[in-house]
Amino acid sequence: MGSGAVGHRESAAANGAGTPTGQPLPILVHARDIVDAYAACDVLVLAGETGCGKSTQLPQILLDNRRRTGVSRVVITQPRRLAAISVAARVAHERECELGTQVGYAVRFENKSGPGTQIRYVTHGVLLREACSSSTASLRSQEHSAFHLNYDAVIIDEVHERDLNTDLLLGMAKTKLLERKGSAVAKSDAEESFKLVVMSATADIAAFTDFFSAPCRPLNGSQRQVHPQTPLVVKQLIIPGRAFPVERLFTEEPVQEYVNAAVTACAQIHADEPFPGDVLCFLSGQDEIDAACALLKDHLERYLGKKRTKHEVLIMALYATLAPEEQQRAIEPLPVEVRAQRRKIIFSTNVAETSITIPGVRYVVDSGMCKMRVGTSASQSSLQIVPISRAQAAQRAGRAGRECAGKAFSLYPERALFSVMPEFEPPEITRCDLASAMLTLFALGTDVRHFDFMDAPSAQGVQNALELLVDLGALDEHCEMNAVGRAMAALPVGAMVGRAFLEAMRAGCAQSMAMMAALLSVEGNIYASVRPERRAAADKARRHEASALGDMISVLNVFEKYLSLHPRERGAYCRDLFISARTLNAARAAYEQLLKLQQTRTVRQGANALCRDVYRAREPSWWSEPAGGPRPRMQLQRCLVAGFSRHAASLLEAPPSSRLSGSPNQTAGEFAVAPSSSFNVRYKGLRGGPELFVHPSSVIHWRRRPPHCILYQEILITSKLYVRNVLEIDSAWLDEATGS
DNA sequence: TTGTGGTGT
Repeated sequence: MGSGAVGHRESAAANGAGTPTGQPLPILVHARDIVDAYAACDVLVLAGETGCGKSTQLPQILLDNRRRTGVSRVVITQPRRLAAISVAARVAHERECELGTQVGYAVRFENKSGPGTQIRYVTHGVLLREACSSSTASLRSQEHSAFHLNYDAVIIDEVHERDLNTDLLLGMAKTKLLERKGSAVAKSDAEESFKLVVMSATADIAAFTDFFSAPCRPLNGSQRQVHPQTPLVVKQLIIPGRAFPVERLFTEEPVQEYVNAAVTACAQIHADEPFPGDVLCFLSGQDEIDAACALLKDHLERYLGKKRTKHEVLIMALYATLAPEEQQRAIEPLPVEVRAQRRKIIFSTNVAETSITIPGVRYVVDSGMCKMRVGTSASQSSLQIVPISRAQAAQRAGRAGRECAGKAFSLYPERALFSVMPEFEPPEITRCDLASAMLTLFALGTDVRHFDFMDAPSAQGVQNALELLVDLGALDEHCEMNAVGRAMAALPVGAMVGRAFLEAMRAGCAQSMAMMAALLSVEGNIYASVRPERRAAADKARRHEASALGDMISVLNVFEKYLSLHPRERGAYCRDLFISARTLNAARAAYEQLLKLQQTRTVRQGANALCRDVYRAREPSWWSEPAGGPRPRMQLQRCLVAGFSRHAASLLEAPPSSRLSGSPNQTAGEFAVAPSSSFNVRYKGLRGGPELFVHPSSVIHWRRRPPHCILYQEILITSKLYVRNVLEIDSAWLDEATGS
């Protein structure tokens, strides 16, 4: 293996690094080209469709030819945890080593790698975090960016997905490579040297090649001198995939009712197309999928009726919030003996576009639509149904050709590919809240205004995020990061939640706030996915743990109870309250992580700095409990105010007089018997803006009197502007928090 | 009076 010969290990073939038919993976045929290109460049742009073997083989090729590549330690990033783990397991098997030794992985909450790990699979986020934490020491130097990684080769996989972390990695890596190239000391500093490989779908490699070939182009044409710019040497290689041909069919005209059309298409495929061959139908969301399942069942019963004795249909739904067992049921192939008679028809969201592969699929039906989160601030967002991109359309169609030739039926005319669809989805960085991304960049020693983005975020978005970070005390008035900001950047939560957490450390309620922060950060609602017919029962059950202080405290009550239970009892508790055990378990992991981070120097320093810088002038009574006994939630509320003061709103209008029967000094626990239909209170954001309505799912609606002043986690735009996850606060705390 | 496309530290 140390011979330097270009070729592949015997063990790879022995352990199946080839196709089911015994042919080698396409990428292995090109190993020599890859090694040649890698040796001669700074950045290698490698294009290859799914199935060419690039994720498993490229790191091995670089490592096994180390005499020419110089690679003895390689990191490879994946967009999803599951991908990082399963690819690492595959490669460990091929190399006949135990996972976590020579081949390992690291995702959030789980690290299976060690000092001897030569091939390390990580998520994009882990690598970014690694670059941050190892960079603290180098922050002294203003000459160089602090992006520092201890690898010979850094491979960013699935780079075409363009999630936020990918874009940050691309910019940081490019800047670092250019700096090193322009720096005379670079050659002696072996620790700092690495080469970059970005791997992508074939469609868009030109954009990546252009980006890395061009000199640094800071966001707003700043005057910053970025070192003598010797351009990077960028090589480009295309590896053919091994997918089977897919015949793509389109409608003549645009389809109005695409859910109906999808159901009809599925029924028709079932009637006309040969067996075996399952159908995968892409719709935008859970509602549509549930409707389509019911419609198809109805349709098949009515039209196929008695004729259907031989060829049965299994209708499946697939979306990410579905319980893992149900997902598994949709993915599992039919037993071989019934595949000639039965057909599976799966209605899915775009979870089946990239994250989940379903064996047995030969026919794809594509509605051409998906849901996308719209809005560039943390406070305001809505999910809208929008047309997919051409790249997504190709990806969806490709799902029909994984095992044999297939057919893709598009529910839109071919011309819509160009008249309606964008070429690619807009990169996440152009449409998401930037506060956390900017914290990361600042922590890496980079001012966001000088960052070389492949696609720049909007100037307004940058401005909003900067203002927020200054308000939160993470940046000073000159936009320099301070200890508070460094601590916030080290916390795996959003900027506002992070600030509240530091506040709580100072106030002595960090443990409760760690729970709260975990709950505010987990994806999805803990009250997820209850079918309409069970919603009344769910609402009733959930009210047992509810607090009149609002949803944030109610959910915290649930979480505290959950954590206090023996792990064996937790499942039943979740079922009784119609709560997602998966979400609470994720919150538990995040909670434990926060408790650990609380001990670290960076975070402790941040909390201490908060005390010195922000609270110097504050009266000592601020933190003391009010007279009349302890009210343990009050400190927590006050700390939340410090993070979420931008999300404060005050009551605009008194409720109808019939609602005023409650005690004027109402405290937690006092609910009305039932919510009133006339309970239509409106709030106004303290910084102005449109009228806000409390989301009907809020426990606030069960109160006799609405609170005068509230905080909310987010605004949801549907039929109205609804605030979700609401907490009652005292307006006096706002003055404390904002220092006015 | 109502709603959860998909990722990630």
